[in-house]
Amino acid sequence: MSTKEKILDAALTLFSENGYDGTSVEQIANIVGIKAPSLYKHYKGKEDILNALIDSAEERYEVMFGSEKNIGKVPESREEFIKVTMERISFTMRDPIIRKTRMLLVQEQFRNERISEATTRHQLDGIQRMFAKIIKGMMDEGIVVKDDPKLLAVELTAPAVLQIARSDRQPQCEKECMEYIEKHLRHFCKVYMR
Amino acid sequence: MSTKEKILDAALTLFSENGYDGTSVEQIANIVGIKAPSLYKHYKGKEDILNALIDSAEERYEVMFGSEKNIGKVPESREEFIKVTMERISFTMRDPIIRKTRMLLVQEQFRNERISEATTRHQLDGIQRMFAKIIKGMMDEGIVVKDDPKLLAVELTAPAVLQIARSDRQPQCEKECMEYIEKHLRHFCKVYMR
DNA sequence: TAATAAAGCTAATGTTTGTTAGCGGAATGG
DNA sequence: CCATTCCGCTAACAAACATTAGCTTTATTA
Repeated sequence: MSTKEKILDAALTLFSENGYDGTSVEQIANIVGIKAPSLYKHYKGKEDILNALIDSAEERYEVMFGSEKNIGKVPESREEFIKVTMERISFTMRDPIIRKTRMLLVQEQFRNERISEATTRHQLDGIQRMFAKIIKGMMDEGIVVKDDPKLLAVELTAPAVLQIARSDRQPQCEKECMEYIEKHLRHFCKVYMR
Repeated sequence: MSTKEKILDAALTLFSENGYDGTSVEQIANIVGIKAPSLYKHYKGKEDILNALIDSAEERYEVMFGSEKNIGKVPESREEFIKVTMERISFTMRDPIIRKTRMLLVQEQFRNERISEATTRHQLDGIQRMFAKIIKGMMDEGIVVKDDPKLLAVELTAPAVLQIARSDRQPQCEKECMEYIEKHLRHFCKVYMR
């Protein structure tokens, strides 16, 4: 990993834990293993690092939700849908980079318009668009009741998003959050699946 | 309004806009109309102000959700339920103090355990407990399908909570958010109400 | 191998920040 | 009416901060 990447990595960790204003350039440099002024050989300044982090988050977002590829095949049964959805959620919840990015965005969402928009994209649009497609697929197969897929996607994802946010701030409740999500998911299936 | 209250008021505004670390004691004092050191006649320090803000948020929370009073009478028709719920959500969304408190909590939720817990209480438990009671009331009246009221409360509130958060960070989308919430609410009624 | 660019370092700077010390006036209460 | 408490002020401080300047070493490349 290049120094430039190491800086981003360290900054993401620190920003997600202590916020942008709560993190000093020196702290970042410490983790990377260089002195603070050396950091300016790689980035113009602290804000530049934050921008680079948002850039990379947006890029990752594009890879994950931009193409149709990551939907996978349409689940054929209720249990399969539950299993595959729980895995997806569990991954989103636990993957360190996704988690840190989420925590960064949520804390800095009021800093500027770019971050506001990115936060909405990441927290709402992405997941909902993704599940809208999955649900649409299942509607076409006749295993989900006919309705507006986008609307059902909201019903499906909103409670999960809130529980993920909760487990971000209270990691000791992670298990509880997952159980909650599964309970809700089973309810969703009961209501909307044949 | 006493100086002590003015300080809390100014701090809430600034913290909610720029975050705790992004706000200086001097900025707070400026709004109040005193010099920064005078502030220490009222509070031990900056952190003390934050704690007082959380105290007052918790107190307000207790008043709003602690007693059974604020539920009002059980709505008798679908349209009445929609109307009264939209009013409640619209109030929560727009009331300046509630809004600023929400923005403060969301930004500082990782600062310490107390704020983490308060955030969960305010963002999840409170609204859900409240609507669980309303829904329970409507179940008893037979106008809502029999099910776990807490679970239905989550289905009802989660999408609204996310849209409220969105309109906090993108106020220009407020109208869109409200429409979204109403759409979701009507869907909820269609699915669960007779 | 010589020249150049990249990337580290130390030292330093100017600003901002939270906070304390101490002074003076105004309000309060016995 | 005097003593005390409250609450404002100025001055000052020490620490933390982001950033720059300039030197040295390492890596690249011609």
